[in-house]
Amino acid sequence: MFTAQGPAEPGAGAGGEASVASRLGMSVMRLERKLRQRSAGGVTASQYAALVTISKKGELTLGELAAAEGVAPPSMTRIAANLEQAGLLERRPDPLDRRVARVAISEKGAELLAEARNLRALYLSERFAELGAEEVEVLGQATELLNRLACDPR
Amino acid sequence: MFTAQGPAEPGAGAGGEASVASRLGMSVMRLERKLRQRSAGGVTASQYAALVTISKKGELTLGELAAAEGVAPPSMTRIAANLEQAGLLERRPDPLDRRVARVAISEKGAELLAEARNLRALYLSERFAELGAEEVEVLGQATELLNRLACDPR
DNA sequence: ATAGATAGTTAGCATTGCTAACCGATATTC
DNA sequence: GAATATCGGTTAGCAATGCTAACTATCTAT
Repeated sequence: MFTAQGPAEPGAGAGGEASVASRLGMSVMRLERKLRQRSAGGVTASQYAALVTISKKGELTLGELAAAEGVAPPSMTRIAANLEQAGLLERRPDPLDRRVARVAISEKGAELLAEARNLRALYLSERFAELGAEEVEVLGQATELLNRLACDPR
Repeated sequence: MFTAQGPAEPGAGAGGEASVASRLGMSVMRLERKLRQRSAGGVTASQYAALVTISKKGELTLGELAAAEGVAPPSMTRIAANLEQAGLLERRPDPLDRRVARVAISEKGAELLAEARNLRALYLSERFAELGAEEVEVLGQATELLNRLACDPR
C-alpha cells in the first residue's frame, strides 16, 4: 500500500498524484456528508464553522469572514443572520464606515463552542480510536496540509 | 480545554487528537465547498462520485451503490436517475428479482470519466503543485486513512 | 393464501452555496 | 459641492444535495 518512508519518491506512490487527488476528493466528499449530519448542538455545519473562525480571529467584518470561510458574501450574510438570531454572535456597527458590519462572538456563542466543540469534531475523534497512534500522527500532519489547501483562496 | 480522553496519548502532536479532529473537520468542509464548485464536465459532484464507484465496482444494485456512497436510498435513486437520463449509466433489470435495479456504467459514462477524470481531481492535483514531495507523500498516506474513515458505514 | 420483509420510488422538507440585482455609504472627480 | 464610481452588505431567487415518511411492487415464508 503505502511505504511510510517519505521523501525519496514523490509522485510515484501508488498510482501517482492524480490518483491520490481523485481518492482524496472522494473521501472528502463522503466524510463531509457524514459530518454534516452530526452537526447538531443547535448549530448547523456552516454556522459552526463560521463561529469557530469568529472565535479564533476575534472581531471582524462580514466580508473578511466570508473570505476566511471561502464563501460568497450573500452566503455569509445568511449564516451570520442565523447566528445572530440564535444569540451566538454580536453585530457591531463600524464607527468609521457605516457600511461595514462587524461581528464578534457572544458569550453564549463562546459557551456553545467551548462546551460542545460540536459533535462534528467529536465524531472524528471517535473514529480516530480505530486508528493506530502512527496513523493519527499522519492525519495530524495531513490536517495541516489540508488546512493550507482549504484556506488558499483559489 | 481538551483532555485527550482517547486511548492513551500517542504523538500528542500539537494540541491533541480533539484539536486535530476539529481542524480536520473544518478543512474537509472548506475543501468540499471548493471541490463542489469545480465539478463541471457535465456532471455534478454526487453524480461524479457515484460514477466513479460504479466504474470501479462494475455492475451493482442501487442499494449497494447507495451504501457504498454512504447516502440514503432515495438520494441514490435521484442521482442514478439523472445519470441515466444523461446516458452515463445503464439500468439493467435483475432477471431473478424484479425489485432490484442493477446499474452499470455506459460507454458514454466511461468516456466522460476517462477523459476528464473531472475537474474535481484536477483541482486538487494543481494544488498539490504548491506542496513539497514529502508533503504529497503525507497526503497520500492520509488519503488511505481518510478513505477508511469515509467508507466506514458509521 | 396471506402476512411480512425487502428494493426502490415518490413527495416534500431543510440546508447550503451561488449569481444577479439592489441599497446605502463612502470616495473620487470635476 | 454635485455627479459619479466604488464598495460593503443585503435581498431575491435558483440549483444541488441529503434526509425522512409513506407508498408500490416484489419476493419469501408460513
